[in-house]
Amino acid sequence: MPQEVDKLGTVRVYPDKTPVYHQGDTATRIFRVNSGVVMTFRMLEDSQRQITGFCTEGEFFGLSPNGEHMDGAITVTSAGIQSVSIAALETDSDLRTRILNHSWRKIEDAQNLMMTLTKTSSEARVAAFLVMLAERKARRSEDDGIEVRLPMSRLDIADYLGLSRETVSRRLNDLKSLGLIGLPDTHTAKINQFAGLRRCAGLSAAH
Amino acid sequence: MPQEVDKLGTVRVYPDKTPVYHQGDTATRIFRVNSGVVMTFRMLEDSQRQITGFCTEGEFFGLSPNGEHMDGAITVTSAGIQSVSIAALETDSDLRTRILNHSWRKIEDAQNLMMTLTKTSSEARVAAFLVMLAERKARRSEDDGIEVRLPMSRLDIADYLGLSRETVSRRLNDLKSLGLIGLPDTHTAKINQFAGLRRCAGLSAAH
DNA sequence: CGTTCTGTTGAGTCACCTCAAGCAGTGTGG
DNA sequence: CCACACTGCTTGAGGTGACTCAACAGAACG
Repeated sequence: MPQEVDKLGTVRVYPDKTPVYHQGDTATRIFRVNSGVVMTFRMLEDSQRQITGFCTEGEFFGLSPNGEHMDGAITVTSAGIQSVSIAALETDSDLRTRILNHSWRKIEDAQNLMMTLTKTSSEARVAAFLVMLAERKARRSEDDGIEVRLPMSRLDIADYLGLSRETVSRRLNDLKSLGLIGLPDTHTAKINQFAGLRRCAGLSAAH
Repeated sequence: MPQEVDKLGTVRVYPDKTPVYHQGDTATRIFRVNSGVVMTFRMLEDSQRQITGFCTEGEFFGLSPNGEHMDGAITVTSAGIQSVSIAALETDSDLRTRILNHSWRKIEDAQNLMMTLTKTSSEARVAAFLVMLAERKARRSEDDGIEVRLPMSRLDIADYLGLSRETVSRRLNDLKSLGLIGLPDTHTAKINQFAGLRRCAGLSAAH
């Protein structure tokens, strides 16, 4: 897809933990992750944080209605990021259609997360998080035994799932005790029983 | 705005509590509220429900990425609704831009709701809900004493805010006891102290 | 004037949070 | 090479805010 690369501009590489833009910045460009992981988040006055998404390869972020970024974005790992000016959207009808479709997917993601945040136990949330990461990694996700990287901190996961850092830690170890996952090190999860994990997340068995 | 009406098709009137479309339906059209209130919601297997939004005049709903509705939509009050086929979007670049912008606003709304759902107490959530409705009604919203209609049931509010019906009822009465609001009847809230209500919702004083 | 549906109120429980201590991995300077 | 500090993760103990269950009140409806 070299054509797409052209449209979206050259890839710029960011080190890990590097801000891409800040909440409140004027929004002139929209971004796309080419490699690595980027997270978007919103802050409240009292330094409360909600992580609104972890973006991996192919995902757009920085979509803002008012010309002002409503969230901040920071790299979790080192990441390659492309961007295109919002002005360019005006002229490129094709790209605009693509962004529109992607925006709708983002609405769906946000609504999924809302369900997770309100309707499920802490265990189900953590399980759902792992399932999400696993399904991103592999379409053929029914395979047990695949390993998922967790490049973000426990606090990042907590702020995504609406839990405390301690609860995330506890539930991960619970899932390990149940035999559903393994934790070879703190930033890797091995999915032992994918179906069981999905069930635990409150999801139906099939993909 | 008669031109807009033309683009979006004629207004069709739905009685209250009438489904507009169901979760899982194939998505061929997108909708716009012309009058009244429509709510969108998602269901989980065990009849858990998350209301994803209350749409009032001017708002679009039914935006779906895959040609399948990821949420359901039902009128809360009697409502006038326009719609346009997704196919028509392909040809109408102008409308598409408008929808794109509206979609980004929806993402913002969803993220706002996520903050509310995870980071605030039940009291703050109910206060935030009332503030939201009040600000929709009146741009000049600093006026104390305005009355807000609550056409939806307590359970609807609960399923929007991620609370139980009982908690919504309790917190509304708490806000009444604090003198911030009045409840002349169950489906009307009178905002006595707008600034105080905003503070209670965890929002800064200014609009 | 029952019947039903929605909203309110009370009592008790529990899941998750908070606070606090301990631990492992990593880096730093003597 | 080894104390030392520092950061991120884990584990334990205790508190609490919202849920659940249950009874009641009031409105809507036939």
